[in-house]
Amino acid sequence: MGKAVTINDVAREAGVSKTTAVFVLNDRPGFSATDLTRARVREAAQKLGYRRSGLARALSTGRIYTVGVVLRMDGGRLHYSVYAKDVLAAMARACRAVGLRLTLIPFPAEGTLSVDDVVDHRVDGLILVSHYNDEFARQVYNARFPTVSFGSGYAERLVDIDQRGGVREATEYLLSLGHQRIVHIQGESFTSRAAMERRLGYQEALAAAGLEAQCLTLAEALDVVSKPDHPTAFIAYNDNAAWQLTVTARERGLYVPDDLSIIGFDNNVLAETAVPPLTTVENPLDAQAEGALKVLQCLWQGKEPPQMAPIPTRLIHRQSTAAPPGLSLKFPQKEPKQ
Amino acid sequence: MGKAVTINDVAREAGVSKTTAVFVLNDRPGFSATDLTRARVREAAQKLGYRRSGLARALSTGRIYTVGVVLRMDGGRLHYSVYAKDVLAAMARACRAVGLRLTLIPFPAEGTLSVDDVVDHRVDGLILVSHYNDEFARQVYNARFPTVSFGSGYAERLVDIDQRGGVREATEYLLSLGHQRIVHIQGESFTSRAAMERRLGYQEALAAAGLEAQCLTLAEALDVVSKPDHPTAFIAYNDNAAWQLTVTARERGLYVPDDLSIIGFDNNVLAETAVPPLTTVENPLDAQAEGALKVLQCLWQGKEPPQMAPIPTRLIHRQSTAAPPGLSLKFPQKEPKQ
DNA sequence: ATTGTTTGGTAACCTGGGTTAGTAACTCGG
DNA sequence: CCGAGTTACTAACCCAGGTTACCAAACAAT
Repeated sequence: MGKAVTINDVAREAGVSKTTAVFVLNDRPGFSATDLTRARVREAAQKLGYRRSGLARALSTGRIYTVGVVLRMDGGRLHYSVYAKDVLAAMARACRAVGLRLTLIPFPAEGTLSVDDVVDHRVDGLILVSHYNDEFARQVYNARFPTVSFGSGYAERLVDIDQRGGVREATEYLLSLGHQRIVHIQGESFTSRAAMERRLGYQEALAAAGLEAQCLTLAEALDVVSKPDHPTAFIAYNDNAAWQLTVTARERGLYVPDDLSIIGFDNNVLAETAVPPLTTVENPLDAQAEGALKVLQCLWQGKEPPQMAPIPTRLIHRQSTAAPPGLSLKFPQKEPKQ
Repeated sequence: MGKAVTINDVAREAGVSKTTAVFVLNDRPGFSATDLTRARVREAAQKLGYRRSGLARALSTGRIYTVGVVLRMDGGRLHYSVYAKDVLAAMARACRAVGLRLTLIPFPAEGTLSVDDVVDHRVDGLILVSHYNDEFARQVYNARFPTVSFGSGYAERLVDIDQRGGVREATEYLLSLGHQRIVHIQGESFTSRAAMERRLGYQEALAAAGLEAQCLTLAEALDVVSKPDHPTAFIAYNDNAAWQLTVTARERGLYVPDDLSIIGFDNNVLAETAVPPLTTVENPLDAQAEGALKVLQCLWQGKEPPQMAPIPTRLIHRQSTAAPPGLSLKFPQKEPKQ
C-alpha cells in the first residue's frame, strides 16, 4: 500500500532529468540519448517497479483510451439477455484488439441519462446500443461527443448489419428449397428499425417470387402451426422466436425440418441449443463492433466518418430447414410417417 | 469541438480566484463566501457550460470511483450467457446506487491477465467473477490491490451466496411434499466451489431424512428420466439443466409437475421462460453485488473487511413442483391419466 | 581559429482539477 | 481605540504525467 512510484522517482534513481526519463520510457522518436543513459533509466524503472499512471497520462494527452457502451441491462427476456452479453463480448474483443478499454454505462430502467452523466464516465467516445431513447441520443449527438449507434437506434452515424439482405437471402433459400407458403414472424416492436428491415427483406424476396407475404406475431404463428393447413416454412425475427416455434411444433406432433422448415436470426447460443439446431442468419457482431470503433477513430482524428455500408450477413445452414413435405417425395429425406 | 471550459475560465469569468471557484462549486464545508460571490461563480459556470473533468479530479484525489469487473465473456453456453449478463446488470445497479462507475475487464479466452493489464484499466478496485484462473487471482491479491471474489473463485475475500443452504431448503421442500426418490443433477465442473456446495446441501438434506443420495450428470439424468421407474423429483444444479430436463421429460410423455417435480437454481430468465415455469432457488445477485462493493469500500478505508456471511437464498415457488404421483391420489391435483 | 551542426540533455511550463497556508478587511468585546 | 476573532478570499503548490524551448558540449566544415 506504499506510495506509488512516479516518473520522478525513476529519474532521481537514474540520475537524469524527468524529461529524459519520460522520453526514454516512451521511446520518443527523435530524442537522442546514449545507450548508457537509456539503460540506466530502464534499470531504475525496473528496480523501483515503476508503472505509469494512466490517469495522469490521460490528463495531459487528452485521451483516456476508453469507450463507453451505453446498454440497457434490465429487460429480462431471454433473447435480450443473450444479445446484450454477445454485444458486450464483441465490443470487448474489438476494444482489446485496438488497445482500448471498455466502460459499461447501463441505461437506466426508468428515467434517462444526461450528457453530464455520461461524460463523467471519462470516456473518449460512446457506443449506443439499444438505448430505446432517441431523446438521449439526440442530446449526446448535439453535444458533439464522439458517438456511434450500434444496430437499431438513432439514425445518425449508425453502424448496422444488413438486416434486410440477411432475411432476403434466407427467404430466397426457402424458396429455392421449394417452399411456397412462407410466413414471417415479426419482431414485437414492429416499429423498430431492425424489425422493419427484416420484414422488408422477407417481403422483397416474396414479391420477387410473385408470392403473397404473410407477417404474424409469434403468438399468432404458434397458433397457426397447429392448424391442419399450416405453412411449410417460417422465417423468424430472431432465434428465440424460431426456437419457441420448434418447441410448439414438436408438441403438436410436427417434425422440424421434415414437416416444417424454420429459420432464425442472430446465430447465437439459442440457435445452437435448439433441437434441432437452427438454420439461421448470422449476426456478425464482431464485424459490427469493429466498424463502430472505426467510426469513433475517425471522429477522434477529426475526420467525418464515411457512411458505413451495412455489414453483410451469412446464412448458417443447420438442421431446421429442408424441402417442404410435398417435395420430399421427390427428394426423399425421411421415412413417411405411419 | 471547441476547447473544454475549465475551472480557470469560470473563475476568470466570475472575477474570482480559482480557489474560490473550486470551493463554491464543490460546496466545500467551512468555506465562507458572500451570496453574491457564490451566485457569480454559479452563473459563470452555467453560462460557460462548465463541466468538471473527472480525470483531473481523479488525479488529485487519487480516487477514480470506478470498479473493474473481471469476467469471462467468451464461453458460449446458454446458461453462462444469462449468468454473465445478470451479474453485470446486478453490479451495474449496485455501482450506480453508490455512485461508482463500472469497467468491464474481459478475462481472455486463452492466456491470462497480468496485474499490469488490470491496473492500467484505472480502477479503484476489482471484482473477480468466474475468472477460472487462480494464478491470476493470487497475483492480484498479492499486489495488495483492493479485490474481492464474486461467487466461486479464489477463496480470499469471497462474497458468496448460501449455495448449500439454498439447495438444502429446496430438497427439504421436496421431502415435505412427500418425495422419496430425489436425484441431484450436479454441475459439469464437479470441483467448482458452487457445484460442491450445492451437492452438499442436497446430501445434507437427504442424510437428515435418512434417504440415500444420488447425484447424476445432466446426461445421465436425461437418460434416467425415460426409464419406467424413474425418480419422482430432481433438483438441478441450475435452471438450464432443470429446463432441459423438463423438455426431455415432456418428450418422453411425462408431465411436470404431475409425474415429475423439478427444481432449478438461479431464478433467472430461463426459469421464467421454461414450460412450466420452474420452482427454483433464487440467486440473490443484487445482494451479492452490494456485498462485494461493501468489501471494497472497507478496503478503501483501510479496514480489513469482516468475513461476509453467505447471502441467504430463497425458494421461489412456481409450477414445476407438486406431490409425487403416488400421493396425488390422497391430495388429488390432477385428473388421473387414461 | 571560427562558424555551423548535430548530439545529449534539461528547466520550465502544460493538462484541470484539489488543498494548504495565509492575508487583508471587517466585527466585536472591553 | 486596541487586540482578538471572524469573514471573505487568494497565491502557491500538489497530483503524475507530457511537451516546448533552449543550452552546452562535441564534432564537422570552412
